[in-house]
Amino acid sequence: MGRGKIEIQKIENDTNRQVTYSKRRNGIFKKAHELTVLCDARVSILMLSGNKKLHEYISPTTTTKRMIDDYQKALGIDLWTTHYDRMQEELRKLKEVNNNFRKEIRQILGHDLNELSFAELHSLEQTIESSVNSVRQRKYHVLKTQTDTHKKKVKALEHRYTELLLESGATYEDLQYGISEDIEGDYESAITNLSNHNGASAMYALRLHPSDHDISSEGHFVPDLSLN
Amino acid sequence: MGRGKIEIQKIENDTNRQVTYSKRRNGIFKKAHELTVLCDARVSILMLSGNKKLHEYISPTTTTKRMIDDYQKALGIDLWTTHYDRMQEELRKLKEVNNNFRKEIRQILGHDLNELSFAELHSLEQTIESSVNSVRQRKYHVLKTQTDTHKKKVKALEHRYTELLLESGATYEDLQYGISEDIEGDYESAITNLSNHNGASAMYALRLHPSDHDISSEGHFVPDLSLN
DNA sequence: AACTATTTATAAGA
DNA sequence: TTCTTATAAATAGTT
Repeated sequence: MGRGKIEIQKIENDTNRQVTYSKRRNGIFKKAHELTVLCDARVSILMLSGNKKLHEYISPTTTTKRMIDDYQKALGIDLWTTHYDRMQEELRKLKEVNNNFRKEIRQILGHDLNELSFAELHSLEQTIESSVNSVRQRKYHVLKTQTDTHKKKVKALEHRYTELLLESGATYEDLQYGISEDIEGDYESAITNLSNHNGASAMYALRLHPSDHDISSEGHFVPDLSLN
Repeated sequence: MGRGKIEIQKIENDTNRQVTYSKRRNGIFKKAHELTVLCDARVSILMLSGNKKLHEYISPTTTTKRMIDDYQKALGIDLWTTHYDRMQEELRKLKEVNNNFRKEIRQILGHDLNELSFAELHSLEQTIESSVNSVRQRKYHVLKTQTDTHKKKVKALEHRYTELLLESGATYEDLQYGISEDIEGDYESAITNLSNHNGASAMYALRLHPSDHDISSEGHFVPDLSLN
């Protein structure tokens, strides 16, 4: 019904589609209104254009809310309730997943082991040993990086200090005194300081093969495992 | 658009009104569908005839519920949902907690350590060392229990066997032969068999202070940590 | 439920 | 956007 016939398929030209949407929307609304008057009917139309603009027609003899209520009554189902039930189920599942995670963490941390078999315990032990190695390696890497940075800073400061002394008239012989040369000592002292945080033995805490006794379980990584 | 023009006012003839309602209703639904396809729009139409019969058109690309939700969102009103938003928020939080658990497990298992400081790494290391001790202790306990049970069963069997032999006329001297007395050997062989599951060194796997090298990270307790 | 004369909607162009 | 107009589509009245 126009200058030419068109196929009922998406109009690709944006402008054209927009114009057609506007024209036909008005046509439908007009016909909806005619139906309302001619046949004493109630009509509710909601339209969302491609660019998310909403348009509405509602028969003057009713309201959108009443139409929606009638719709739900006619179908005998409460739309919101079914949605509610679905969300309730999703909540239940998520809580279950979370509790499984909690249990898993507790077992990885060495709690609640009673229901595990010997083979499972053995496997778990190896998993944890592997992970403590990863952490240890990373720790050494961080420490090494920090120490190197520190060394560089100290050397730079010494260099600057020497320059200043020379500038102010001191001789090289004067410089043989008063400059610490035990830079390597930084590494040991850093280890001692950092590993002594929680009162564990500073002497053994960072050995490559630490002893297994007397290790505190306190730390930032013990999660809250209480159930709710 | 018919044999004659009609005024847009209520059709008084019941049959006629009914027929016109039916024809025009189909016309509107057809045009609504054409609009859906042509313009990539979403349309929801609810109709209530004079005699309270409900008819509906909904674009295949959406649902009536979604259209109603969109309608409410567009108008900035909330017809009947207060729980909805609260549940949505609860879902969001649970998902967040869930992902935090995943991350925590990954770190406990020695992955994704880059963002941790030295002190955090040290604390984590001690936590994990503590847990590996718990697992190891439990493992020994299980093994010991199994072995004791086994011993008791063997001894009971021997006792019953001896009784049978004596009942059948054998002397005590006859019994000095043919009964294994190396029950203690069970313990060692059990250790060797059980700890050899995944190809790790059977000689070192169960020492009280195992070496830190060459430990497989495979096992039943590596969780699925993919995000979804 | 068909048919069809006529009205109405609208595609394309301005 | 809005108007114009040739043409397609819808439909009122009839069978």
